[in-house]
Amino acid sequence: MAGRGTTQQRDEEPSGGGLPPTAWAVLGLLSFPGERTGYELKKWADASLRFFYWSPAISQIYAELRRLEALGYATSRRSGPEEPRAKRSYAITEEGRAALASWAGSGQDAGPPVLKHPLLLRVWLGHLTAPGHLRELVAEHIARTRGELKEVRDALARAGEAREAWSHPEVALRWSERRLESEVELAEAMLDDLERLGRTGPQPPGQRVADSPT
Amino acid sequence: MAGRGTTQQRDEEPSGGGLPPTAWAVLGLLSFPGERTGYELKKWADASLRFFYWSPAISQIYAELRRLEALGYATSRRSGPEEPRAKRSYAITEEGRAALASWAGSGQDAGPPVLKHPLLLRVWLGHLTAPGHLRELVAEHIARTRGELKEVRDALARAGEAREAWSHPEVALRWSERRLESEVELAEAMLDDLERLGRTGPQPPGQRVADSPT
DNA sequence: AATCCCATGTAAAACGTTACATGATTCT
DNA sequence: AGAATCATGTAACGTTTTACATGGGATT
Repeated sequence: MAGRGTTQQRDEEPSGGGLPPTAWAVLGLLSFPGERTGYELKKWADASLRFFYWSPAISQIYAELRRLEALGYATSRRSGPEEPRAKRSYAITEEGRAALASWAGSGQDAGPPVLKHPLLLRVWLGHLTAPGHLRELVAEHIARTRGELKEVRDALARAGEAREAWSHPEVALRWSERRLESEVELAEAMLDDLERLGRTGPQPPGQRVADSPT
Repeated sequence: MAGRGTTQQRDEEPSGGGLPPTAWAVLGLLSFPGERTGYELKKWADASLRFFYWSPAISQIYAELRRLEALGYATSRRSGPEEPRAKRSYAITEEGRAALASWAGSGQDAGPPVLKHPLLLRVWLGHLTAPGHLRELVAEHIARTRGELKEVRDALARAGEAREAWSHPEVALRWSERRLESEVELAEAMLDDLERLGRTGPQPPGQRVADSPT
């Protein structure tokens, strides 16, 4: 009969108005004092949002901005009045602020974090790889993470001059800093695990998984 | 008009064969001894892959399996020979194993991990929320994470009886265990930050956003 | 007998990225 | 003058989810 099982409950309203998280994230960027262009938003997302909630492609930011404006959650104005591709600055409206507040304040759970870690995918498949190569990948990952850590610390330093409205973003950045520190430690511990594994079960010739043909 | 523009450079081969990571993840599930159905794959992904690399929807798993079979990377057979929707079990082929090994061993970098953390998104927007609500969300997150931690530890216990081919998945699970422990600590530290923030900058009357009805 | 879990799939829609196109302004 | 960066947008494509459809087997 009807969908899953039989009952088919309406799946309790996506809540908050049904917009995807990305739309709320973009509206959130707009919720801080000042107006800004899509381009500026993208740079800001790269420098902060990205550490705890990924940075959408620039084309998607423009698309979300248009949608937010159509919904009345944002307004835009041009710098040079008439030109077709002139700079366009967006600002949040009172309606937008209310909608965002209701989204942030309502849905009690927010859902679990989603992590896509390509390195772990490779480690998980380690039985198909040369052990040395794996450890190399982990080392590269540690180096990259240290670089990101530096970026976050720079952002945090710049946030020192922050006022009122910026204290929560600062909490988020502090969380990101600790998160990256832990990411480094995690990778180092995994490196140890991989080395131990290389010593205990030295399967250079074995690879018995691979040699059963058909 | 052969499509996009004029220059049309070929974008240096997506490498490894051009399949999306999801396809490799599904093939990876198949790369461990034994054959299994899409349904079983989904359950397994929920129980382990999900902790470091998200679990695709069941419909996508079926789609990927068909694609892998079309590519010759997997074969399938039915249990009850003739029925149209009978159970179908998949197994990796030698070609599939070779392709997977080459994917895992080639692309040097693997790309940075992507984290989408809805809770942090809300904390970041904390200036729009009642402080108590925020702390409640964090507390719920801690509780859920502890639950996941228990799941991983169970999986790890079950993996105790593991042989050869399962040692790398075990490393990945151990990483996940530590990751979740750290997630709890991170959330607890953030809770402290939020409380400190409530004491230092007590903006109770501000909140102009929340009490406009409509 | 009804209900749940197993099991497989299709169709449509939403989401998101890449590539392309275009032009202004700023740096060298 | 040429290059880089600012700035906005469209088109096409691939991915991924949701909802729907269907039915067998086991449990209560």
